[in-house]
Amino acid sequence: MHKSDTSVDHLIMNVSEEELVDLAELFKIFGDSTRIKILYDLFQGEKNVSEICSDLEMNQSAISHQLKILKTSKLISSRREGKAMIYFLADDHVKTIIAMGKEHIEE
Amino acid sequence: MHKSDTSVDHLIMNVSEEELVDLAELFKIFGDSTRIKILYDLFQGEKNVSEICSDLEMNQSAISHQLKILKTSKLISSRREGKAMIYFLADDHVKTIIAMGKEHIEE
DNA sequence: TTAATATATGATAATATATTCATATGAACA
DNA sequence: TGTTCATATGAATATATTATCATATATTAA
Repeated sequence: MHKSDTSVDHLIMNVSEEELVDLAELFKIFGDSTRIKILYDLFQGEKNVSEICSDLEMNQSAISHQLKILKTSKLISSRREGKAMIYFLADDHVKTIIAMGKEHIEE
Repeated sequence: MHKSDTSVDHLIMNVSEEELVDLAELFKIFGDSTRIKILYDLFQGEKNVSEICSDLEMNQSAISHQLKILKTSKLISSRREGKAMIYFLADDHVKTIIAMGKEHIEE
């Protein structure tokens, strides 16, 4: 069960070279297993840095560096709560994009 | 006009760590502007290597190296036609994935 | 204000990646 | 068979990226 080709075709028309470069930059963010694990971790709900570290079993600095990249790319947002920083997905496109990728892989 | 959240949520449940690594690998392929330009070029229809080179204004070796990566990732296929190799998109997921990315960027 | 906790950041080192150059392979044709 | 055209490939270089280590910043509480 897929979308028909024609339903996506109009979305793909007239993509400028600049847009293609932006697209590559977006996908590059998803193209790292640490970052995609963080995103997936945040699917379960907002979390602070320590929680993400223990979920992924990775050291805090590595996680913070990747969180910064994700935040700069506007895929996640954060707020402070006392000493902790809470991170959460910025919007639902992240889910959709990953779901599409998953669908592709499963064939 | 978007899919509702709940319509994607079920797709995202229970993704194993291994699947996340595979997903990152898939997105990494899209995360390079040369490769995404090649893919977009092939949206217009199948093309041989020389055509892709002149469309992207890039040298033949660079293109061939990237074509190989795209082919190994099963995003494109090829057939020989005389001296030329014709490349084409392997399936329509590529379009869908790029369309999703484009939708994200446009906000 | 000092100590403790949570997170961020800069520098470095290790690794991965893309492009270029030179050359190899393969097909067509004289 | 030898030459030309199209593409592929290996090696080298340049660049980018990631994780780690050390340290800085920010918040809270003693």
